[in-house]
Amino acid sequence: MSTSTQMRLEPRKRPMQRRSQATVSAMLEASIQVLVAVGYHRLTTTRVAERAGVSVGTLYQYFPNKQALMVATAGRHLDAVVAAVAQSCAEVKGKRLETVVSALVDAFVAAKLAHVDASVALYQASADAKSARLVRKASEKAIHLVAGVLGSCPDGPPGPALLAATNIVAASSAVIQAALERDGRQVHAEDLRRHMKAMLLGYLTAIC
Amino acid sequence: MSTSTQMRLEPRKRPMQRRSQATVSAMLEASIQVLVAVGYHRLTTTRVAERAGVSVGTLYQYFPNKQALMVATAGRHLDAVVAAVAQSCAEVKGKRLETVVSALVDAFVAAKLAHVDASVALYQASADAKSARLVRKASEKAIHLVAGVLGSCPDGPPGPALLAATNIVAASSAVIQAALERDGRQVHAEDLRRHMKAMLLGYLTAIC
Amino acid sequence: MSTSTQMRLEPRKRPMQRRSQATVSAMLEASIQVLVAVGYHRLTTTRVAERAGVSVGTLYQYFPNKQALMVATAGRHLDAVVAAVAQSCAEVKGKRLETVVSALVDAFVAAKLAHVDASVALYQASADAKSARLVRKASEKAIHLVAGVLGSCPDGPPGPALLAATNIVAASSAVIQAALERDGRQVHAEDLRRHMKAMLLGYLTAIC
Amino acid sequence: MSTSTQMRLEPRKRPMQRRSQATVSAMLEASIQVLVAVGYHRLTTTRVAERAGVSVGTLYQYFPNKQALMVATAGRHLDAVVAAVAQSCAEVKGKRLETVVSALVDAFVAAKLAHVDASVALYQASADAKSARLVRKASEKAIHLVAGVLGSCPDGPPGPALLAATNIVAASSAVIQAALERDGRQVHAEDLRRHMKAMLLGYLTAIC
DNA sequence: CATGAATGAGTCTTCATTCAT
DNA sequence: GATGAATGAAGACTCATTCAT
Repeated sequence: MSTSTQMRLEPRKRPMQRRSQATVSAMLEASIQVLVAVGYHRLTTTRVAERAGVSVGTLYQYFPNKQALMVATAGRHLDAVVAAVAQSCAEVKGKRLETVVSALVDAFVAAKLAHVDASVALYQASADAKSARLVRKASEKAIHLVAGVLGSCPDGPPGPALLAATNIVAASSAVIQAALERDGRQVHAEDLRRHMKAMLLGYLTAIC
Repeated sequence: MSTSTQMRLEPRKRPMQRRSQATVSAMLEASIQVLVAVGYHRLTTTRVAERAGVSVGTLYQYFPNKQALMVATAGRHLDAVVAAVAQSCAEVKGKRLETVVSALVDAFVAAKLAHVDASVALYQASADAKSARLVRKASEKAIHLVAGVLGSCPDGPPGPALLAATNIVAASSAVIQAALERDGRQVHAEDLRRHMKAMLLGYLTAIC
Repeated sequence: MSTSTQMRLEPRKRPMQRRSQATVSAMLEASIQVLVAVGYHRLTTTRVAERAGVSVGTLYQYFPNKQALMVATAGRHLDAVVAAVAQSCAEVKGKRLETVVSALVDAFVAAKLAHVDASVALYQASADAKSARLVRKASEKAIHLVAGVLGSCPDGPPGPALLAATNIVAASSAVIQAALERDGRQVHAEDLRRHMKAMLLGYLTAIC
Repeated sequence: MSTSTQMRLEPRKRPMQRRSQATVSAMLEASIQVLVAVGYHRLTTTRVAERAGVSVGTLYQYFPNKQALMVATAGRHLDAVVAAVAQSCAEVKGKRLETVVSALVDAFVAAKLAHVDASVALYQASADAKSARLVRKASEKAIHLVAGVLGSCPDGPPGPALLAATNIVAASSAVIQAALERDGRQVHAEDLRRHMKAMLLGYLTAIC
């Protein structure tokens, strides 16, 4: 599943050998760095290539155009987050609400903090139409996963939990993003998790 | 307060005359429309001028550059939102948590839904660095206002409520945004408000 | 009719005023000059703009892209040639073969020699797909005109004269082009016309 | 004679070995195919190499640059055509005009129709400056050959027949080309030859 | 010798901004 | 003040050519 949103990168020919994989990785990493450094609307393909230590030509050997690069950049991170949520959901399926919320928050925070740069960059990259769609798709996937576990909770909400799941995912993302934007890498993860758990558990308790 | 985030536009001679006011207004409105229609990265000053029924030259008579136009466009809506929040906060200062939360949610939802286009435009405009900073400033202002009322609540959280306020603002925005993205203009505002109140009240109750 | 194959140039906005017409003309003229000077595959939009004494931006204000410029350049000359042929055909309709051939050759040669540069350039410009189609269209138009007069000749060929007309147009063009390529502006037009008339009259006489 | 217009290709070590011959041939054939398929301005050395089943590197082992490839591609076909014309001329030297014209037309038509693709390719390849010169050279060679036979005709034109020969070659090429463009591979060769003979014989008769 | 990934100069095209009318 | 044609720097993308493996 971790490859589901990944770009089907079909390089012009097929420079997909030992070296290549590393090169692609370097370019995606460079994308994020440039995104963080100068922002989406000042990201140029040349700049990314430079940062990756290759020439523009090389970049275009692996990505048909700028958009594909952005999509791949976004996809890489989204896959990781969705996978983390999925695993977390699987582990706590059928348990009590408190357990579920705790696990979800932990997974969410961990995933985002694991790649702080990517998180911030992702937000910018979604200025691109296709990337935005990717983000939405990933979001929907996460929402359905969350709705699934909520439905399996003995003390979970009655009826379809889709609205609740939507709100939970949206609120969680936003709260982490806000923390990230304010404190950068110095986020006090402990406090963050505690507050998020309070918010989500409070929410779910109220509507059950 | 309504001028706090407003552009310090300095037209060559006398700033704000009858005609001028209308012209500026038209251009800001045009900005929003173009932003909504084609997104930030396809917004051109010429297009905005056209939409506003004036020439590019005229646009540049009122805005020194594109960024200033974006900032002014963003600022206009932000002012309204912050003002709404401020008024709401003033009205419920010192009241109980439930009342405060209810008022805040109502104000927030009303402000966003009243100008859906402006909301979308704002999101797009924040691709611009300065506009983004403006958004953050407005956000902080709202956060402080919220922290203020929370602190004034007899049953509010002990100690500085800044983190809570941050989370509340972030979560609220995100939840509304998600609803907007899912249902467009047909958002079921009643459900939305109910869920938001449940979430925020649950949250605050839990941490108090 | 002289506008039939002319580009429907729809400049970005509509810079079609007094000055503009002259500018467009200058750019088309520059196109031909560059075509002659460096050949089609080394013609760059920047070079054309430079030669025309304007900036690239200006060029793109009048032509949506390079292809449109090429097509307009080709179209301009083709129109003139087709118009000349048409007029010539109208003047000799119903006359004897000898008169018709003489008039056609005179018209053809005059049209081509009037704009030697354009003639040579046109050949190069037709490397562009759309220009090539334009050339073919103009060619067909000329062929039908010629077929028309031939059919009206008392001593003309029996039955549809389309094949003959096609061959006449093709042969005439080629012979003039060959003379042009060999002698440039120093073409001995007198000899050229005499030989062409001999060829076409001999041909038509043989198949009648 | 068949090597007269051929590239002086100098592979690093020993030029023309078993394998090499085949490889070069494959690349020239590939050139023609690509030229026909996508035209000169979209022909890339990589594409040609691919089509030939080798790598770009290999292509560059046999041709110093793209131009050399084009020249060789053009040269190959031109050699064949010139050779055909030469043989035809040799066979009818000293015979009567009618015989000469008939033989020339047959040879010309046969040469073009035998390799329609090559003909089209040739036209495209002449976008390259050197190839164009090659075409002109071949043309001149053919013209001189034709002028030679014409001079040897008992009923041929008096004085130097260079102009006549030029016109004959030009007109013949153009008429065949026109037929090809109109009917594709379904050219009715019989009609074509008849008309060409009528045209050329009529022409020569008239000027003798 | 063959390979094909890497290179980067060179093209087309866009758009913020200016300024003569 | 308004206009909109002109400007040209900047960015996306291509492709002939090289060279390490």
